[in-house]
Amino acid sequence: MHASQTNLAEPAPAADPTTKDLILFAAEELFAAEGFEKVSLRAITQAAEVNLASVNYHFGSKDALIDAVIENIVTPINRERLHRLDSLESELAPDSAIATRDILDAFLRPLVVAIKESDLSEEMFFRLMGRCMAEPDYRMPESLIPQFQEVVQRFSDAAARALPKLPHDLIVWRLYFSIGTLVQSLMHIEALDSFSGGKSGQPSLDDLLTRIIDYCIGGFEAPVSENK
Amino acid sequence: MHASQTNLAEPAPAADPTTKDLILFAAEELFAAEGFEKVSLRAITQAAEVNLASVNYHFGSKDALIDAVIENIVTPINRERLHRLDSLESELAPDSAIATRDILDAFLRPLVVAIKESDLSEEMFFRLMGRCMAEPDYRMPESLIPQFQEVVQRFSDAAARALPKLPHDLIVWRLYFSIGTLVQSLMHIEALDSFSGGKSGQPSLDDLLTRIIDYCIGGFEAPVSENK
DNA sequence: TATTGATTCAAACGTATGTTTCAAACATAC
DNA sequence: GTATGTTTGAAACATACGTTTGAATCAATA
Repeated sequence: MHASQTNLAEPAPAADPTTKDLILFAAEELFAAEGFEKVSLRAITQAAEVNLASVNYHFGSKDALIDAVIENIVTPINRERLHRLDSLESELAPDSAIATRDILDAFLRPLVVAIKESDLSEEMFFRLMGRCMAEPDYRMPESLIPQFQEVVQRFSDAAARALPKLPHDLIVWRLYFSIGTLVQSLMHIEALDSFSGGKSGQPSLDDLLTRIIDYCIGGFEAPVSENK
Repeated sequence: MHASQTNLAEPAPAADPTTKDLILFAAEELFAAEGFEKVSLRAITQAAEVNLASVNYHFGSKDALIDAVIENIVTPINRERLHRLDSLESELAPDSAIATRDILDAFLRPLVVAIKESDLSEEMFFRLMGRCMAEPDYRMPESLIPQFQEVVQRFSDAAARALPKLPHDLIVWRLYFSIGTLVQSLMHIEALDSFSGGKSGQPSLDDLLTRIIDYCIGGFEAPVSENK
């Protein structure tokens, strides 16, 4: 039996980190910096100061390690998303709808929350998140598929109530467009604040998020042009 | 001396395609389907029915081949973008500004135009385009940097005139957000029209583009929320 | 202490990759 | 027709990778 499951909400018992955790942490960091395919198991085990064979021993394969890392990142975010949507819906007067801004905020802001709980730097975390959704050969880990379906379902339903004039399939499209805007920003975050640089330092994370949310709200509520 | 330069607007002289062209075409196709890193030179040369060594002979290295493919795709698109912007500006009454929709259309639609001139299928072409801008380890070929700087400069200037209330750096950000929306859609185009499926077949390319442009216009023109 | 099962370790395996080599084939001009 | 520069061809090179192996080590139990 392995000493530690891939425990998502580990209470961090002051104990020494297990080999498995050392691998997970080193892998997170390297994947964020260089991408899943580019980082070799040798690089990971060297950074983690563990033996090369221990990855296959504890995870089974490199692919399974990648899945584990992605699950560790994405699962708490999706949980937080649903939690926030729950709150919004429970505070709601009957027959009224949540504001588009609140929906998008509940969808996007959990990323920022996740950062505080991560050991990665902001930039690394964002890069990793972006990779999780943008890697060209990315296949979603099995366990995340139903999770994501639920999230998309719940949020598109909420958006449909907020924007009753939009056909439902357009709602889903625009939700994906919003994800795209976010992901692409995360992937190229250094490019973004390099040119926005010149003026004092980089904008804070919340500033970036605010800008993205502003943009996505506009996109979501945009009128639909006729298709000739 | 090589028999054919990497000629962008080749008049297609009925002559046999050179080895170099065979490589370029096979590489385009495979890169689009599987990504730059994943495709081996052996796969390319086998598909092109040329010798393995000819890639290094004609291009120097795999990286240089990747650059050549990207340049072949992106350069005509950027040229078309600037051409369309030129037209819009020349038809303009003095002291008036181009509509946001026209600016975004001039920026995004050249992709569709490029498809018609490409030998790739629509889907493959879009995938390749997406990869050109979304590959995690993507470094832009040297020759494209000034090209892109000009495009961003010209379009953000035009947008600044259309939206004089927006601070200039926000304009550039939103231009990048629009690119992100587009790129991400291109990369996951099959996912998009799979769920939109159920209803009759896939939406046409122009439909997709129209939806993206609608969304981006909304994003571009969205009000700016106060940063507390 | 002796035994068992889990874990670590160094080393090797098998395979795939980008690149290089150098001789053969080709085309072109003298 | 011979000489010259270019292009092709089959094979090998060097390296890197994910994975496997089997012995050594550790931890806990009886």
